[in-house]
Amino acid sequence: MIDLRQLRQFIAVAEELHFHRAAERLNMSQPPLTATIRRLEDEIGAQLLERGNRVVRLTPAGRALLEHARLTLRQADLAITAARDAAAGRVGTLRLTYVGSAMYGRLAETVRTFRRSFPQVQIELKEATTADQVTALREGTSDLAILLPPLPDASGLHLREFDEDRLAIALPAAHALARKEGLSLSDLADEPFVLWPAAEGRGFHHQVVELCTSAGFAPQVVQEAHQMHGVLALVAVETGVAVVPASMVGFRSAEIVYKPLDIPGSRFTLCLCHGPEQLKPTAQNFLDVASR
Amino acid sequence: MIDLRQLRQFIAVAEELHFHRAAERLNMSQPPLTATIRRLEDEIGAQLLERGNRVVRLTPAGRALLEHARLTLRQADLAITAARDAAAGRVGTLRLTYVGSAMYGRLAETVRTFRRSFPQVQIELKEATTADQVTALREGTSDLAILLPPLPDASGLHLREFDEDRLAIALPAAHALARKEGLSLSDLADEPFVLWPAAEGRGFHHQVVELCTSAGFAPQVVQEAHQMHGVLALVAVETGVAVVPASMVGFRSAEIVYKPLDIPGSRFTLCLCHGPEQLKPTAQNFLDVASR
DNA sequence: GGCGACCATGAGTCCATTTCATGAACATAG
DNA sequence: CTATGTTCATGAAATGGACTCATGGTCGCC
Repeated sequence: MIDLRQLRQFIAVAEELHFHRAAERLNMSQPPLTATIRRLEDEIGAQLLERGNRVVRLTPAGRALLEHARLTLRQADLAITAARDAAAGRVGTLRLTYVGSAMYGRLAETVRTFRRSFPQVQIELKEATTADQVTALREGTSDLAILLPPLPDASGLHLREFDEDRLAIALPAAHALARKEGLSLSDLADEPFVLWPAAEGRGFHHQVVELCTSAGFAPQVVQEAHQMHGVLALVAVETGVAVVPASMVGFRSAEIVYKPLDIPGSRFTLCLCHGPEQLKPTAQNFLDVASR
Repeated sequence: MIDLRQLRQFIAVAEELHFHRAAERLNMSQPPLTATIRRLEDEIGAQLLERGNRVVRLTPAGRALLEHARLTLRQADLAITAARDAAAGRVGTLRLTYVGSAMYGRLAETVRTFRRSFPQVQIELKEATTADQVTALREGTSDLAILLPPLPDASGLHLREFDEDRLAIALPAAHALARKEGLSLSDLADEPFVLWPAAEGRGFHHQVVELCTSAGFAPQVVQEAHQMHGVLALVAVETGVAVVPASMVGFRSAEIVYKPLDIPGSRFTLCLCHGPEQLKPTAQNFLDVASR
């Protein structure tokens, strides 16, 4: 069966057209070269070189083989390079999910840096709730997640802090309270609230409800929406007020006014999370970038 | 250094994801497979397979290598196929030159048959004089020639008969003699002749002049032209008469009338000729086709 | 005709690969 | 919780291919 060593040796002879020089180039002696070429010719079933007494010339078959042998060696080189690149996480894919507000915080810059450092890695970004992200990690359909603890069941998952944020009140720009200084949560006692469904975004939901309770009222939820942008879209059209991550400040700023909540319990931490499997190299590189 | 055997074995393991089955498929036992993969991993410097106790899985590096390893093997197969095809003359080039009239005789059908039998061979056809063809054969810029003996110096060249032809008189259609039955060469004693230069087309030139001499006159050459089509173009525009190969009958038949010369010495033989070198496979195939 | 330049050949050594036998780890079943 | 079976890893010995060294054979060239 044919073999790269044979091809390498043949290429040397075909390029030098001289067995001895070819052998020198290959750091070997001439006799085995003769043998290799002979066996190669036997395997192919055709003469590759015409050995005149003083000249060696390529036959048409030899010329054809030379061309394709070079391609084969290059392909083999590509193969090991590809494997090394994949192992080092320089090429490949990275599936990253995140809660809606994350991309307005540190994540944006992290992704940008990662892309610059690893331009050949295909990043698949997907916004998802914390619960869905955990499922995806467990099913292996996602590599990394930016989510909001607490998790219903963190067994087997690896968590590390990634970003800090706090809550803020989001009001329609036309709202009477939008101009008020020193707005506090209790001012919203009688306001219609837009909120995530309790099933989704458990972290946010609980945190908001708890803060309201501490402020002495239960929020009147008039509408639920399914993602960060959905909630804020409803605020923008004056369906009600909402409590959202402060990093959203600036989003739809013509229609929405944000009031940071500087009270205990308004802070929260976003975590970078990955599943029980061995991290794939691209994901490991993302972690490294995120650690800087 | 990397090697196709390693790649073949890796592919088997990567496809079966099972060392023992892969070994069976390769007609070998399992231990050396383990060793090969380990050495491959060492050479690449990365893990290719995750060996769980009961499952073997590909790492990203393994997946990348698998893909490229398949391409490499395919490329190697292509290489030996290409060499075999070239050796058998199924692919390659064939440079064939011929005297102007040849393509109106047996050569046309021979080329057609050859093309059907060897569609992947690139044929370079070129009309040339016998003298130029001999030069081209000697310089190695042509593989085969269809020419008209005698050759000035045939040493080292191989000749074989290829086609028979005879001479014919070519007259402008409007010429007075064009309608005459039983036209003989001596009727042209006073006609202006179009002829090849003596240096070119030596065979034709000599043969024509000799026939005229036998018929008792020396042709009045009013114009010389450099190729078969040039001579006949001059006849067509009534510059004079010419003696040309009978196979040209039908060429510009609206303007030219042909009268076959059924006299001794009007016959001649076209030969297939090749140089002193070993015939390239494509040329050998052409010879075979021509021998049928 | 001798010389020199090459490729081909042959004997012996060395190293890689293979087979065979066995070990070790882990999952599953009873 | 132990017994068993499956699967990959390891080790020793045999096999075979590739290499080195030395030499032969052929042809052009001085």
